[in-house]
Amino acid sequence: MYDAKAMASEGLLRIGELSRRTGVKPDLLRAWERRYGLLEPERSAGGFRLYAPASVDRIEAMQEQLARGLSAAEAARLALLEGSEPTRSASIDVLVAELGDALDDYDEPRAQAVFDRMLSAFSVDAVLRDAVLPFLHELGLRWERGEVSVAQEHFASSLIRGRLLGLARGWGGGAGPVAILACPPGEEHDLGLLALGIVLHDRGWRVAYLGPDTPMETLAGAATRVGANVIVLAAVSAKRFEEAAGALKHLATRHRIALAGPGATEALAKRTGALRLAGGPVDEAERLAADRR
Amino acid sequence: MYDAKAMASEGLLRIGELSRRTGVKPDLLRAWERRYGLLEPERSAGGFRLYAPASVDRIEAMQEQLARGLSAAEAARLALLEGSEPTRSASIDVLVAELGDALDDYDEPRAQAVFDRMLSAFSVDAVLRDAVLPFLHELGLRWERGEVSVAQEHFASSLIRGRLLGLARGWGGGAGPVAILACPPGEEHDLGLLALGIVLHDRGWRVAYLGPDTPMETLAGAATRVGANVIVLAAVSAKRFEEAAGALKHLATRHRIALAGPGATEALAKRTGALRLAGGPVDEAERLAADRR
Amino acid sequence: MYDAKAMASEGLLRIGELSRRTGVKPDLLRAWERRYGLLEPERSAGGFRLYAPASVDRIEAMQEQLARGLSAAEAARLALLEGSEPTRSASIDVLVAELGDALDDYDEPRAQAVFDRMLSAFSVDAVLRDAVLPFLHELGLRWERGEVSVAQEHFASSLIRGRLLGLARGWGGGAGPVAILACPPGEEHDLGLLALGIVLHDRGWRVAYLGPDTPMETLAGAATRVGANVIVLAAVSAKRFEEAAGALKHLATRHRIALAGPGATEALAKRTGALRLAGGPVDEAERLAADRR
DNA sequence: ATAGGTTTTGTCAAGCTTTTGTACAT
DNA sequence: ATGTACAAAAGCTTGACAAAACCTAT
Repeated sequence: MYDAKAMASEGLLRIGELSRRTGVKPDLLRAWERRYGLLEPERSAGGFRLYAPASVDRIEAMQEQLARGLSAAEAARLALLEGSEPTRSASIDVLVAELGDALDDYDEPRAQAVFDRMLSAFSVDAVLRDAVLPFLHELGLRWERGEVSVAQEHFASSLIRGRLLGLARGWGGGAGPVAILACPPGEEHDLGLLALGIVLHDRGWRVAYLGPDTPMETLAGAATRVGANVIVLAAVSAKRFEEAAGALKHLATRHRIALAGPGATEALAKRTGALRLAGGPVDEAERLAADRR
Repeated sequence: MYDAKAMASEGLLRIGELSRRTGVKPDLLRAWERRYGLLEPERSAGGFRLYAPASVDRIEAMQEQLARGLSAAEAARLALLEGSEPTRSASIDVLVAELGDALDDYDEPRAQAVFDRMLSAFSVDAVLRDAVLPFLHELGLRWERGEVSVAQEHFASSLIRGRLLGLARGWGGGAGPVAILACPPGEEHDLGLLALGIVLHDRGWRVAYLGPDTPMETLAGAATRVGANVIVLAAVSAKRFEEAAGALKHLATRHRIALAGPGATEALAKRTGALRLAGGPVDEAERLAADRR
Repeated sequence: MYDAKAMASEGLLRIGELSRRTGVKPDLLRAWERRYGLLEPERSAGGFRLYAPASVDRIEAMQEQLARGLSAAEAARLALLEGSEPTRSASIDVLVAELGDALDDYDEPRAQAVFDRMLSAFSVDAVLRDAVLPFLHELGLRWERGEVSVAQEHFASSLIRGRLLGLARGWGGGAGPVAILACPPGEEHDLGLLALGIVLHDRGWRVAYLGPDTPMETLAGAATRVGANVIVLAAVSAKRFEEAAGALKHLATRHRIALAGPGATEALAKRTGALRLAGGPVDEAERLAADRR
């Protein structure tokens, strides 16, 4: 459930209540603690034992082993082993895995906490390149394999979008070159584009973000209005670009265009006169930023 | 003249009559006046108290609070307060206008700054109800009239979404009842739903947000998984709900459903057995929060 | 204030009524307050407890936990957590106050959480200008008045420095103009300078941060090497600038110098040929960024 | 498992103050 | 009508107490 597992602060039990919940008499609980270190409860100011709710699990594991006929010492050893949690060496891979778990469980606070930890330990670039984008990619694959529900996918996207937009705050400011970011009509996947914008701003660019499903006709006006140095369009599906190819070609006569995402093929770029950003958002943003015009 | 006097005293009650109408003894009425300033009656030439008929209402309000168990002092304070609505600060309108200007100009930092000022000067509820939502509504109208380009509309939406998602951080946490928020298939406008979720969380609820264009089939699973107390669906167009009516009806047999947004018609709610949230996101969130189950 | 709102709308309860509504005897309510701080009611002029209606919820939460078998102390802890957990969106003033409380209590996790909340709801500019810098200023005043210990001041400073350094990560990158930031010899207060650097970077500048107590001789070399567009020096005390006046004057012949902080007097700026940044770090960074050279 | 001591927590009492409805003299 | 008075009801603080729950050690 949502709350039971949520927090370490979910409510500490005194020995009586633990006894009631497990059916093991307090004296015996103390004996197991003394003899096998089965539990190491906190203590109240006055010395009372205070057990975490998870202790119930360990006691039950102990009971199960006993029921199988093991000796108490042996049972305790196994029960201890079962719950042993490796302390987190916060490599980013581990954090990505934890992020995935949290999102699969619709556990928003935990997912946010993982994000916080990632951002406090790694640079924004690294978090985007090595955590967020791979995670999204993996999420897509799992979705195709039917391993995640649409609800889970939506939940994850929405949370990640919130964090990326948070990182993006203020990205229209400064004095650097200006980029307009948008997805072509019909294209709704904009998270990669968001990541690209964040990195671009980190490299000194200003960003005007129009987001998913943006009609081509409106781009020229916006580009002129903000004095854009480049218009970046991103799509997962090449079809979106194809459908907009005519408008693209026309737009490219007046503005510098870059196409990004899996849908941006070399052929299309050549045909429309646009620059193709074939790599990941972070790398391509960096490349784009490097040869500013 | 007789007339003048009659007009002046017309409808005015003396203390005996007021007492008779309210059942409060004259002595006590005087005590309430002396101690709490509950009433400030006119005086006749001879010094008699002359009460306006509305005084009866105030006395009754006082009695009602007393019946609820409040102290006399508290009851009087509330009875006095009743009717003196706090004047809505006009300055938020100015800020809304400035927000509009900034967004029209693609001026992201300025728009963010306006948001900052709004949030530091007003409650989140007020910012949502009196600034963000009216602005979005106005934006929609201007778009229909062709006064804003799609690019401007996208830019504004994306920025506002970022702010709302920022306010939403942590909304899955806490210990209150749980709501699932989503838009039916085909519906992309989720900003109102976001606002609703924010207010809901502020009232102690936990929120799992699935966002726009969510297939109905996936909702039941998610609802069960998080132990949802209610599923809120929002759509601007009634058509989206109609298309999902069958699934809605079925879902409503197992979960509590609420329909929000302009597309949520009374007829549809009745037909599917869902609750209809006909008002604005802030008010309806409050209403929903009030009768938590 | 928060209670103003609650008071206005709801009506405060005396202990008897609260007891009646919850079924908990007044004596016990007082005991819970005394022992666990479960409630902190307002007081009437004469000293009677006046409870907000929401208190009923908290009492009920307490009762629920008790029914689950938890000790009173634990139950109270959870009931308190639950009430405070719906991280209510709060204005920045409230958050600053909470930050102060957390830091005074050496409560690092809570302080970090407050920071997170501020950053999720407000822009970096706003957090620096309206929260961090006022807080530091206030902290200085309280320290002068002996209201905070040196330990508290250190704890607060170092935590804030950590957060600012977090925000500053990666600020040497990009392609914008370059600023060197340093404090003159003897000057240790660099938090304002850090804030200035953060805003500067947000405006597209690259920042080389040399920090407190930097010998003047090293500046020229560094400035030449990184091609600095400006050198910003900050000091709280004018004395530090005075002592370095000679070097400053010389430096200003070859580089653009800006003096910031309370120690940056107009006279000194004139005498040394430096630009004076008289305002707060955020505003001045913006000004500086605007007239880049 | 028992014994002997400690902590926790609900309850109560004593003595005093505040609040509030009612009464009464002017 | 006014001003004052009064007493019942409700509350406050301090301090204490005892049953229940828990501790350690034997």
